[in-house]
Amino acid sequence: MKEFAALYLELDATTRTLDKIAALKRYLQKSEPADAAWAVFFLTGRTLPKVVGSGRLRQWAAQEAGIEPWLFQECYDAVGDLAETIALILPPPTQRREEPLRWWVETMLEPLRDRDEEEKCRAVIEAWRSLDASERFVWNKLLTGAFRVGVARRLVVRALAETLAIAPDVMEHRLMGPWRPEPEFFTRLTQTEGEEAQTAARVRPYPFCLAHALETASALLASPLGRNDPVGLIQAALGPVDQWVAEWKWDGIRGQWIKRQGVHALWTRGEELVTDRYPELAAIADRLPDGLVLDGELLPWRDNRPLAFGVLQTRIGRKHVTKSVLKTAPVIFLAFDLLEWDGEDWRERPLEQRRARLAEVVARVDRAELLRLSPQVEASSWEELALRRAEARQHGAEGLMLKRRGSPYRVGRVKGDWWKWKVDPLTIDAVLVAAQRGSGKRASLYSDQTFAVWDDQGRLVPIAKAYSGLDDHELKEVDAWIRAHARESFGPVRSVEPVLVFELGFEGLQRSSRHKSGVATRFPRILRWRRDKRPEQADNLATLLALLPPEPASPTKAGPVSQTRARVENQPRPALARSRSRIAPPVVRPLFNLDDPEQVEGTEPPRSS
DNA sequence: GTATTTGTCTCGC
DNA sequence: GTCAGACGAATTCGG
DNA sequence: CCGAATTCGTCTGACGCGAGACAAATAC
Repeated sequence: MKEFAALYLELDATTRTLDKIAALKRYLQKSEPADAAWAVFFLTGRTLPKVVGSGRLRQWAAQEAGIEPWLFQECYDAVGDLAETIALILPPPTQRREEPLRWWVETMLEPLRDRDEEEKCRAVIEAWRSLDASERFVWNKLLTGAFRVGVARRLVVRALAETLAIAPDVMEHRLMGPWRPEPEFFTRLTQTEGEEAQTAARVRPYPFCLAHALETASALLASPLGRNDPVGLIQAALGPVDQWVAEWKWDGIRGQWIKRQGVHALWTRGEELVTDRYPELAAIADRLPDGLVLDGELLPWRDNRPLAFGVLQTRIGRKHVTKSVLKTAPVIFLAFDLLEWDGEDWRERPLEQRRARLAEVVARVDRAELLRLSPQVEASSWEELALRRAEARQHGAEGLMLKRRGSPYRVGRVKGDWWKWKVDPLTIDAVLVAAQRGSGKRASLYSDQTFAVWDDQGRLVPIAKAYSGLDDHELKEVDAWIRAHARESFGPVRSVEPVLVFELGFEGLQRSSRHKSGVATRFPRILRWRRDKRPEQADNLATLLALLPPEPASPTKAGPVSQTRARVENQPRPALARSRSRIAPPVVRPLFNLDDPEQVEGTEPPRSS
């Protein structure tokens, strides 16, 4: 435990990736295999079932430290991380105990799951009294079940790969799927032969190939050439269009469907085995040939087209799949790649070869109600493809995927062969009305901001929260402004004078009770600070409501995504949207009367009907 | 003592 | 999913 | 030609939305 805690401190102390890898390698080499295996388990993002809720932990920690709950809460707010707060606040250890990581996990932590509350409390406090501050932090992280700190999976994989002299991509593959940290773990990673290894490999998925965004929007802003000729920009970046295969970018769940040794398995991108969550697919599993791995998208589907993502969401975390859910949210597997055929790894083969074989497989299975081939989007020029992209929402898609002809199926998010070319986001101008402090490195900043638009009563109604999109400098500026113009406090939330205007971008809109406006945005973010606009010039709720997807027969779930843009912009955007120096600071005006509709009439009339 | 609401967590995008 | 920032490696620039 | 400056790719951490599961708190 001491060594593992020291490793954590080392990882936390630097942002340099090479230093992190060096520290990881040192740890892996000097530790007992059983401890190192657990370290890999946690550092690659795996978790044990949670044994104690954070509420209980807070309570026990405050008790043990001898402080009032409110004071503990204050400390927590300041620190921003529960495990760290507890580690810092407790008195020094009284019964120091040095045991390896494996002992703490296997002897102290895992057995707790079946114990009652009182015993858990005793064990947790005993551990706290036995560990020093940094060890406690690790222990707390293990308790809360989330050790996503300091290093991401990829660096651990690199360190492990270098330690065992295995290619990182191969290592990535071997770490996929189910495994338990045991002393033999490392020998199993190096030796793929043997019955045990074969069993483990039976349902093991391949690492997913992920795409990068084709950043047309920012490229347009950055390049004067691009603003006049976006298609030319793409041509310059990607070359001739005939070297690319285009498909729709579907709005479902990425999945890998495996059939090996008579058994089928469905994995999500988050490495969740979800075979039982989608039992309808089992109906055609026996029609799949053995030694097959498909990559594709799990989609809610009816009448020859996808349903909204919200429909699928009702099935994501669901444990009991009822008949009625199968009816309201029927899914299909839309396949777009073939990773394994006849037990052979096909990832190195060119895309077209994989696709051709995939098409044959899908045709032979011949159950279009459950398995389909994701169609190619044909175009003979980038101009034509750009037009097809604009139709994406009509097809229930988010845009296009571009894949280089002849490319292999790669590991992870590698630039060059796969691009996602999403449709442009919807935009709206909204007023900052409230803010809250962030957490972690943003714990001291009012970085968590709520934005509102005008309703027909002339009131500002919240529509979204967003933080991302401002750079550090702007964030600091806004933070200072918020502190100077705060009004009331509602717990940690402070309302502010409605003065600052920001342009928000988002992917879609749906009815929701989350915000007072009755709508919520998907993937909201700040596009730019509209220092040139006064709050009265922000958009109206009516403008926004006009974007809601047409109400389906039952008003429960979201329909297809809207096809309109939030606002028609007659003029090109300022090229220097993010420049701070050229635009005059906003004129601070006296507060206007929120109840007077005259004063809140926007300069841009709502476009609704 | 049971029913309902509220909060927290974990998935997915 | 979104985004900005930090870092390291690769590439270009300038003397 | 070599060191400095710049660009590019990757990695990290801080966050949005909804739904369901589960536990805790509250209402009846």
